[in-house]
Amino acid sequence: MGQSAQPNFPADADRQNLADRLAAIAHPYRLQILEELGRADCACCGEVVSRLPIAQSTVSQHLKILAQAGLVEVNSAGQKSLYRVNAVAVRALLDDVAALRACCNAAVDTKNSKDD
Amino acid sequence: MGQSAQPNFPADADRQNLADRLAAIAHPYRLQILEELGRADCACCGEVVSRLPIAQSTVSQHLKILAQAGLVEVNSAGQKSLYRVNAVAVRALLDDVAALRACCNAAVDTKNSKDD
DNA sequence: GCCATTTATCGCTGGACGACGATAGATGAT
DNA sequence: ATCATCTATCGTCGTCCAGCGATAAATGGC
Repeated sequence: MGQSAQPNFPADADRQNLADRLAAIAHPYRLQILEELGRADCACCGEVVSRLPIAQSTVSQHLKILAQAGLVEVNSAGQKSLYRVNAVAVRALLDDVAALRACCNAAVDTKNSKDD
Repeated sequence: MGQSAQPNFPADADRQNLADRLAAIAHPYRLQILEELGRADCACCGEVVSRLPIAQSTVSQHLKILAQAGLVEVNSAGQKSLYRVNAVAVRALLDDVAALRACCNAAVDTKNSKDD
């Protein structure tokens, strides 16, 4: 699998991948769902529905989006589906997005050069 | 004025705000623009256009979106508009999104309870 | 004044998102 | 077997996004 041949960097698909995961959390209800799941360790769809002001079908879609991004995991338990935060994936996302700090380094700062 | 009265938290608008900023960077070209701006410290629209495979009007829109989110600053310099990364705002965003790490704490871990 | 250059904006199109209600499938309970 | 419950999916609707070309507005150069 020898990729990374023609474009600028081996970063073209990486940016798309990061953008996809960011889009998954770039929604207030999905952020709230992550919080609720983190708080409860594990919750079924109905529990999340009871905490959000939107319909069950909408919650199910948001959960699916988070799951497709790998940020939550699903386990079928009888009738219910148990969702929980995929801590590894969330941490990986936070690490990847933290790389944007590099964009601030070149720009000495906007106004606060720390070594004044 | 005593706000924070009826909903769950004083977090309802905060989540919307974070989601908006996340949406601003949840796009591969905008991520790339941030990288280029960080690399060059300061660049005009045309310079960014020369590095991306999309039309000038599209780049201008992306820059506007990043500016509206506060992540880049604009300075008019003659004909040109000089864009640069707003390091403070980017760091603030990274800090805010890093708070999602709390969602991983309750969930002991997905599989590696050994901690890191 | 006139032209070139740079950027922002307008109008348009195709496609995806976000919400909903309704409903089908699967599972547990009686 | 029947019924209730829980979840996922379907279809729909309105809105916004992402791209483009064309063009207007501002500025510099001659």
